[in-house]
Amino acid sequence: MPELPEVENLVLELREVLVGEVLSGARVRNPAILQTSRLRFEKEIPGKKILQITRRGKFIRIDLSGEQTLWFHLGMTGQILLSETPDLAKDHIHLILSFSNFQKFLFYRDVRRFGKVCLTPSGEKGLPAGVRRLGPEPREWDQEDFAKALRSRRARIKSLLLNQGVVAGLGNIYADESLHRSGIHPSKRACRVQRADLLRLHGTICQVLERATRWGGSTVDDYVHLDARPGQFQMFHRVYGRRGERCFTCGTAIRTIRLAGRTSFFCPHCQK
DNA sequence: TTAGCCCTGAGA
DNA sequence: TCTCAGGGCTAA
Repeated sequence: MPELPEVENLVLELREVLVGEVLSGARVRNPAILQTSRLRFEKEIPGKKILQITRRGKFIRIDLSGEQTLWFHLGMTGQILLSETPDLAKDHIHLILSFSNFQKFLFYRDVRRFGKVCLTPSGEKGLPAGVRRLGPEPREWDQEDFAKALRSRRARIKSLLLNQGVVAGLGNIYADESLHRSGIHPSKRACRVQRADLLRLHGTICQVLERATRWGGSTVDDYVHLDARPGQFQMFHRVYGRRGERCFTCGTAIRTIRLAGRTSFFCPHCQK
């Protein structure tokens, strides 16, 4: 499931090849993934130049000429792929973009269809609701402010980390990995976590996201790079997906609990 | 604050 | 055939 590091990798790769290219067409195969009318989408896209490609939280933002912005949110199983052939045989392809001079097609593929694509006017006013609600990125949070904000909340720490309105970009994998590396139990209420631990947690989150980004993200299920290569950071997971296996730090079996509708992996000995 | 919904494929 | 995986949203 793409979180900040996976989305960041895609953005860097897309930016390298697509900035400056002109879109020639959009073919919507499944309008359900669009938050914009299909008619408007297919009419507006052709002729637009790609000016910049960035990221906000887990949203991919593609600024186009004509004051339009194209947004992708990959949900759980969304993939953006570039290929030279209009590979329509592949399942679950919902959108295909073509370019005037660039010889490849951009495919949006999404097995479970939790992802969304929309076209909005550029600028503050056009921001999709999901983007407007986002809290700061982990690196944008001042460490002290982060600790202070979390300590004022009664909710369980893991739920807060998953809440995009509090911190943007974390999902289940990196929330669990960060909590384990900080020695904090996922179901602990944020207001009960020591200030020093929250300060450390902030540093750990930044470090985990940075390392995961450098290793090309985590491929657990569906995430792949633009050219379909998998990420590598799953090799460094200490808890996520390791139920019943030994904690690398203390040897205790990794356990799971369910929080905020998500499975949380943790070490009952290292995380208090 | 939590349960349920959307959705499909893998595995029991 | 049933259960589980989960990001983001809504309703209770």
